[in-house]
Amino acid sequence: MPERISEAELAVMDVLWAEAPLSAMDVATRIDDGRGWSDRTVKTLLGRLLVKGVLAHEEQGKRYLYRPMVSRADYVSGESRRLVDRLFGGRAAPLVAHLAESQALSEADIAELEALVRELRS
Amino acid sequence: MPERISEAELAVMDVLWAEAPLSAMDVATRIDDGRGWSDRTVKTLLGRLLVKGVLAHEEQGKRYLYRPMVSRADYVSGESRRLVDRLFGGRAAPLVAHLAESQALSEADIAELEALVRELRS
DNA sequence: CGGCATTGATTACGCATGTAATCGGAGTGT
DNA sequence: ACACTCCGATTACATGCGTAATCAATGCCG
Repeated sequence: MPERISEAELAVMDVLWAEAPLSAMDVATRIDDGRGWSDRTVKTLLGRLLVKGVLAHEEQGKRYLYRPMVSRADYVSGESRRLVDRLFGGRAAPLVAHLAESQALSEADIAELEALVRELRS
Repeated sequence: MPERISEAELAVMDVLWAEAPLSAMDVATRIDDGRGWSDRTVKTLLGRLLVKGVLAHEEQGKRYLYRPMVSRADYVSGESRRLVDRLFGGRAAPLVAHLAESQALSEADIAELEALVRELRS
């Protein structure tokens, strides 16, 4: 079982996927202000992510620098698969069909999908 | 914020989306045996789903009969949107692109998508 | 009629999560 | 050298979830 990453932890991972390695404070300052988190909170999340093994830290002087141990692509794959398994019996096409039916796809999305399908076809 | 449905609760909802209304015991017997749940556990989950307002129950003699108050389609839409928002910046096409790149799409899926796109196009 | 069985309601309990505050040790300014 | 500060480590605490057990009311069996 791959270690799950919670919603709050994901915000931290997103920062480090965008730029790494970073110190704890650097991560905290890059977290979206809308979250309104204290830097203590960010530290706690970094600690939990270390324990889960999805982050590593290396000492740099007195600080630690954190970096992701799993790629964003791998994480995204896992979560996408989980959703498809839970809600669509493991089949991806119904997900797309559903998005289409529920008007979740814009004109631009559809055009993009068309190009994508053409590419997959070749 | 729509009430979230947890993983375990989803198993209960799936039973009731397939057939409703049902008594608590009927739900319990229909839950996949692989879960290994006692009927007490199912009862607890039914209770929590009632509190969340996603189930309703009507008295029938001494028992209650439970039925969903949200459609599976609505729930699935919400969860799909959450995933797309969290991981793909709200854009659906990148999700499909990702599924494609990570080999999560079979030949059949791609054919299905092609048909779907053609339909969306028309 | 009085205990047993059935079923909903209440309570339990450990782990995860969100959100911190406090403790303790290492450096820094004076 | 000492107080102050900066940072990681430890601890806190409320809520949600997974998984039940216990309590209470009610109907059934003998």
